[in-house]
Amino acid sequence: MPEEIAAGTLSTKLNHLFGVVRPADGDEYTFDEVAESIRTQGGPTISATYLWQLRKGLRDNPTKRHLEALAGFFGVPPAYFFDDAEAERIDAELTLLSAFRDAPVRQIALRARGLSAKSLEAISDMVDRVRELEGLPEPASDAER
Amino acid sequence: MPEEIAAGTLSTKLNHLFGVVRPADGDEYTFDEVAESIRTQGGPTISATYLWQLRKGLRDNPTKRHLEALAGFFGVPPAYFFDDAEAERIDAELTLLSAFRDAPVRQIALRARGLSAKSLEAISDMVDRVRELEGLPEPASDAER
DNA sequence: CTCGCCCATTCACATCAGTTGGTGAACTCG
DNA sequence: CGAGTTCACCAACTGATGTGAATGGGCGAG
Repeated sequence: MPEEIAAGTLSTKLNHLFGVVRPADGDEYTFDEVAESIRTQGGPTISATYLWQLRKGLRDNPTKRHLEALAGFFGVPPAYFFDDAEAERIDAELTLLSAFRDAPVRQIALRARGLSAKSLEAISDMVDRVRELEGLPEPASDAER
Repeated sequence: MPEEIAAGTLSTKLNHLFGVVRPADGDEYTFDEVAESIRTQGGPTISATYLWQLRKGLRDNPTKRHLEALAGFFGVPPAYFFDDAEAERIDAELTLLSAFRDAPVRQIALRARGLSAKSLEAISDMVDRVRELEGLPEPASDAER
């Protein structure tokens, strides 16, 4: 009866998605980028302004087609926006998933599976070293929340 | 075996639901009955006419709240109204990736994110080489489906 | 500092989701 | 037979959803 309000608003979920699934180079997607990407990938038109409104919570209640488009872009099933339990389950894996949105990164991960602990450690060190060389910041730890 | 029914359009799915979930005495629910029931159970207002339009396919693309209400009434998850194939594909991807959850592979993937294409390629090659050294088979390409 | 660019935010407006109010066909019960 | 109900169906309208065009702050380059 007393609806659990704070937990599962649409804007909260969208906000989380923006924070977690990012382009290959660090920063969050821009509203324009998302709108553009959805449009070019055969989705319906969606304006950057509207995305902003949804994220800010000024508008909830989008249509089926827009929900489909958003889910498609962020790589989550549409159920993510409805079912809180489902959303939580997916959230647990999202930080990992986001890394895999990048094709090259995904390939590395898939192929690293099954290697010995020692080899993995060596590779991990190498990645860190390269990261340092390229002047990248500390990666977003998955310990947010 | 998962029942293969009610694929495709929203109207098809709704139609199926009307046919399957019925009141105690045989006949299908009336549009008024459904509208009334949804309203009394705390749902949003929804007109009988609109239900008819949706079922007939004159209107697809309802809003989030109306989808929730319909799903609630017929006792199905809201995901029921969305495209099945796509949802299943994404779900499969998510569960596949969850296999990596506790592996050090995760750390590598997370930290490899954002590296230059050249560096990623170098790392990928290295992983392949190590893989070879440890006598592991070619991994399944992720380009299946 | 100033120009130019990118981006979030704002606001006035158009479009389409959803409603209100109606028509007639079919089906009772006097 | 009518008079009264109930239902699918239709059409004109209302307002929330969704858009486009301006505003203004931040930031790098010249």
